[in-house]
Amino acid sequence: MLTDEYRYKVLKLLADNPCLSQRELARELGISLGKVNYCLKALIDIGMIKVNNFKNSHNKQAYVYLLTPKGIEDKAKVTVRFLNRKLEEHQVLQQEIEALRQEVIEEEHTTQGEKLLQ
Amino acid sequence: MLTDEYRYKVLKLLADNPCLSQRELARELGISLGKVNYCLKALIDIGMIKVNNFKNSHNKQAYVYLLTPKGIEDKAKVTVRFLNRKLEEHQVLQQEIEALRQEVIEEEHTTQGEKLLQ
DNA sequence: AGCACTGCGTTCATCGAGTGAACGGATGGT
DNA sequence: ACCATCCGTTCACTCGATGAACGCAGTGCT
Repeated sequence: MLTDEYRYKVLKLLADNPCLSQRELARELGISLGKVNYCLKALIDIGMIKVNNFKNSHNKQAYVYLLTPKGIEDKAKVTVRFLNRKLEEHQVLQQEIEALRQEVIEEEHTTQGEKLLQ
Repeated sequence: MLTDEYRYKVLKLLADNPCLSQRELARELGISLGKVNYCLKALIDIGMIKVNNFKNSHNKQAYVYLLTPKGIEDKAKVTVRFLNRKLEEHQVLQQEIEALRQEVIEEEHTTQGEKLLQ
């Protein structure tokens, strides 16, 4: 399951640096190698990135994960989508925080009331 | 594993209404019955709540999950702890949002640049 | 009394996302 | 030739979460 979160994050990292290995991506993203491998395959399947496995100047094997034009386009879309989701989260979080603040205040009053009774 | 999140949420719900059944708690919390059962057991084990299984006025069985004094105290502490964690999350989220906004702007410029070249 | 039904807590087989050790292949160094 | 290293790939395993199924207790109807 390729979530918007990793769809966005992987595309961003690869847009900035297509030479990242799967292990580097995993470290960067804080997820396992297996999951990175899965996400990359998914992104390749839907045509967002293309793997160029060429030999570099020193005839050394080099994997490069390049964003396709579709991938570049999708990155922009998914970024906006991801931002919007974060904004929603933000709103929810603010409400939660407000409720928690209220509750802490109420608890303080309760405790004070109990202290007065003792 | 009893996380602070559910430690807080269950204590809050039960403080407000000790008569909630496990199924009602599950619905309220948006989690499964099994998980609620596990959380309650954990809270009972560490002495935060006590289950009163008495017969009510009509001799009908009734489960009541009451907060112990320790539970009331813990609820206050865990609420503050939970609030602090939410505040941290909030800060992280704001930074993420700012970064995403920046990125959307950059992408717009890039796209415009490409459009100009076409 | 008998029976069906409801609601309770409890259990546990099942699921699936996530993990990372292990593998084969390619390359570089000695 | 040999070993070390880094690559992507695989897959057995873990573990939190799930909810169907169970036994039990009380209710209501016949």
